Amino acid sequence: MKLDRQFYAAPTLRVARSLLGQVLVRRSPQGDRAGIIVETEAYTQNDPACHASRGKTRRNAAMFGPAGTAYVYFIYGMHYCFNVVTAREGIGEAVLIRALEPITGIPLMEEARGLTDGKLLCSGPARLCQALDITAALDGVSLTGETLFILAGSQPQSIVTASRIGISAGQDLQYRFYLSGNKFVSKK
DNA sequence: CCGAGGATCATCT
DNA sequence: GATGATCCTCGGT
Repeated sequence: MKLDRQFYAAPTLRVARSLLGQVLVRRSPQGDRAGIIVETEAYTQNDPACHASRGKTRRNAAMFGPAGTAYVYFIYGMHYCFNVVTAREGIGEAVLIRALEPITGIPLMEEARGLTDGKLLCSGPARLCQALDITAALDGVSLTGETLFILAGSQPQSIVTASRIGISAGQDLQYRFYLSGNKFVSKK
């Protein structure tokens, strides 16, 4: 069953945790690709690492849309990262999806990534975007649609809380969450 | 295993 | 003009 707007329209830290164990699905003419969400990071209001912390710009516009909107941005001249917009519309909060455990459409992922090592298919925010063909074309789309959405999965097991990866500001905040012991998490 | 460095460009100052 | 919510490769240990 597909997660609805209500699921996303909750406090961002709570959504970041509750997304663990759910199944991200990318539907394309080639077929479906899907994976279990095993690692997330929250980005909130008044959080210096949040792209929306300095107001609305061309890049982050999708963050200010309704909960359940996809925010996809381009970084380092070659990578995309995918976020789910959360909480109240207009405040600019989101959850970065950092890693998936691949379950469906693995051959398509391997082709998109140019490798067959399952461990490296979706273990990292840019890796999963490449594997699922998530690009700027999906920035702003609604997760209530048919091209990118999230299905209710199994109940999360033990969840680990940690500092976020790759940021300079806000290192002190414990806004990263991942499934304990899952081998597809991007980093320990 | 680990760290350093480069790739590469849209966005913002 | 500098930077970045990353990844890959290469060289050393």
